[in-house]
Amino acid sequence: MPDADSAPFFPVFNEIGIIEQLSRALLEARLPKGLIAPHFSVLNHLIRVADGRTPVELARAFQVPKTSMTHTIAVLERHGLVDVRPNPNDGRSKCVWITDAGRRLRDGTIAALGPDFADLARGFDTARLAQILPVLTDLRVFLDRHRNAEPPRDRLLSK
Amino acid sequence: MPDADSAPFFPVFNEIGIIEQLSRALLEARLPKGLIAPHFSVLNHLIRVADGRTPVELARAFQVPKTSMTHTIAVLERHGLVDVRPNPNDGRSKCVWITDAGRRLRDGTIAALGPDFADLARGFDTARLAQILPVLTDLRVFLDRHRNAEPPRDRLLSK
DNA sequence: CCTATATAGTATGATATCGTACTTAACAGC
DNA sequence: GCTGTTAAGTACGATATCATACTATATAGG
Repeated sequence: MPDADSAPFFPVFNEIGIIEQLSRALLEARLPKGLIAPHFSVLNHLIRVADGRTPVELARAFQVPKTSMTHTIAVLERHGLVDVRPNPNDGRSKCVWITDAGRRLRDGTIAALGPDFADLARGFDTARLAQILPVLTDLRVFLDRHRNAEPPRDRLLSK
Repeated sequence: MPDADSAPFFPVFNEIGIIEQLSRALLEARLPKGLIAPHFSVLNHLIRVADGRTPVELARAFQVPKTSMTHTIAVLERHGLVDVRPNPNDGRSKCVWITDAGRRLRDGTIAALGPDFADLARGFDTARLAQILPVLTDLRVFLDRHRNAEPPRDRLLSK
C-alpha cells in the first residue's frame, strides 16, 4: 500500500499563511494604537482557556520563546490590561490575571470586528467556512501534538 | 432575507493563526541559520509568480510595509540569493532577480520538507486537506481583493 | 539533609518589523 | 518646459521577536 499523498500540505500551508496575514490586518485595524495581535491573543486566551496562567504556560500555548512572552506580558501590564502576581505554588513563578480593563478591551475588540465580519459574510459563503472548520481544528490539534517530534529551538518543546 | 451568519469567521481565523505558527516552525527548521520564513517566501514568489519584481511589488504581494521588504531583500542579497539591479523602465526603481544559489536554496528547502510532509501524511488524512484547499484559495482571493476597502496603514493599499 | 538536575524568570544583545520623514524620479496639467 | 502631485526607495528610530546566558527556586536520588 503506497503512502498517502503529502502534496496538499504545501499549498494548504501556503494559503493559510496568506490568510493569516490578511486576517491579522483586520484584527489590528480594530486594536488601539500600541497593541498588536499577540497582545489581543493573550487576553483572549486568558478569558477563553484559563485566567491566571504562568508566563511559561502562555509561551507554550503560543509556541513562542518565553522571552518573547515576557515582553508581551510587560506591555499588557504597562497598559493595565493584566495583573502579574507571584505564584503561590511556586516561588520561581508568577501568574498573569486579566483585569477589568483587559476584559473590556477584548470584548470591545470582538464587538468592533462584528461589522467587519458581517461585511465579509455578504461576499463569501460562510457555509463553506463552517464546512472546513472541523478539518482546520483537527489539523491544528494534530500538528500541535506532533510538534514535539522534532523540537526546533528554544520554543520550550524539549522534554 | 437575513444577513449571512458571520460567526464562522472568528474561529476559522483563530485556527488558521495557530496552524500558521506551527507550519512556519516546520519550514524554519529546514532553513539554514540566519534565514527565516519571509526570506524563503520571497524566493518562492520570485520563482512561482515572477522573477525580476520590484521591491514595492514584492511588498504589495506580501502585504508588508516597503521598509520591511527592503530589509528582507537586503538579507537575501547579502547571502547571494538575489541580485538587485536598476529598473531599466523607471529610474526610481530596482528589480530583484533570484540567483542560482537562491534557486538551489529554495528547491533544496522544498525537497527537505518532503519527508516532513510525508511523515505528517501518515497521521492525517490528506484527502481532507485537498477538500478544503479550494475553499482556502477562494477565501484568500476574496480577502485579498477586499483588503483595499479599509486601508489600515502604510501597507501600500492606498489608491 | 545534600547534591545534581530541571525549571521559571530575567538580562542582554542581535535581528525583524514597522511608522514617519525624507530624497529623487516619474508624470499630469497647464 | 514648469509646477504640483504621485510613486520608489532610503534613513532613522521605536517596538517586537528571538537566542544565549544567567539567577533563583523546585525537585529527585542518594
